[in-house]
Amino acid sequence: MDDLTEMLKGTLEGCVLEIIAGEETYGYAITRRLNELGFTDVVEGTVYTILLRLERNRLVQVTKRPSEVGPPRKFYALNDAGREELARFWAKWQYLSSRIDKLKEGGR
Amino acid sequence: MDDLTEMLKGTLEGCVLEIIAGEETYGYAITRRLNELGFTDVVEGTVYTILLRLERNRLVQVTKRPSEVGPPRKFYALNDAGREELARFWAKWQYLSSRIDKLKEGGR
DNA sequence: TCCTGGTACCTCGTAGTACCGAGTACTGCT
DNA sequence: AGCAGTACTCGGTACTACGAGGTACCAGGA
Repeated sequence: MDDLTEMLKGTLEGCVLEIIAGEETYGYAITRRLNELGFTDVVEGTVYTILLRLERNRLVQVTKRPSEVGPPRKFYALNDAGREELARFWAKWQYLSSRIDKLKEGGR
Repeated sequence: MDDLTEMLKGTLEGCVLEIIAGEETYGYAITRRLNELGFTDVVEGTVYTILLRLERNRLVQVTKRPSEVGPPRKFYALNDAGREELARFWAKWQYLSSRIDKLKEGGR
């Protein structure tokens, strides 16, 4: 697939929120999950900047835990504000995608 | 609706291309059309920057025509490169929206 | 005549986001 | 000891949408 980077702006953060909502997890694993889901070109650096932003905006709760296969992991879980933000994200996504699909259909 | 600006990045240009593909039209009218279609907060300045970019990237053919109700209008029409770019846009949109919808459904 | 409002275009600066590259550090295996 | 895989951080860059302001053309009313 062509370069999606511009189109990902504004949606990638929501995707990360959704992944965290599904289970408490950490940056490296989130990157892998995104790649699995078809966001093949998303790299670690990008995910970490999003995670730091989520933390700064107090949408997640962070827990550091040791790992048996490498350095300690920072596990992320949504808090109430994070769940609200996720709901807002899906509302926006639904709104946008419905408008775009309408435009595609000939938009009358 | 909440602020969509970040989510619009990468998609707005495609929307403008689609509108131009539908009929030869000009900036001011395109802005109105977008507003009608639900992109209520898109302002003229944004559309003009997109149109200048399309022109710079040689995706459109531009024709200036006088108007009876104001200053002359710059009409935009897609050329072959523009139609190709539009097709690429829809392919990317389809790809992205299918991945996101999959993620929303629980993403297995 | 002047002024307002609608039409139509352009430009500059700003903020936000994804990405790249490089660096640090821990573990287990050879 | 060296290496590969895991895991996080940071600084800089490119691109995009937007806000604010400006220019200009036309019609109608005070």
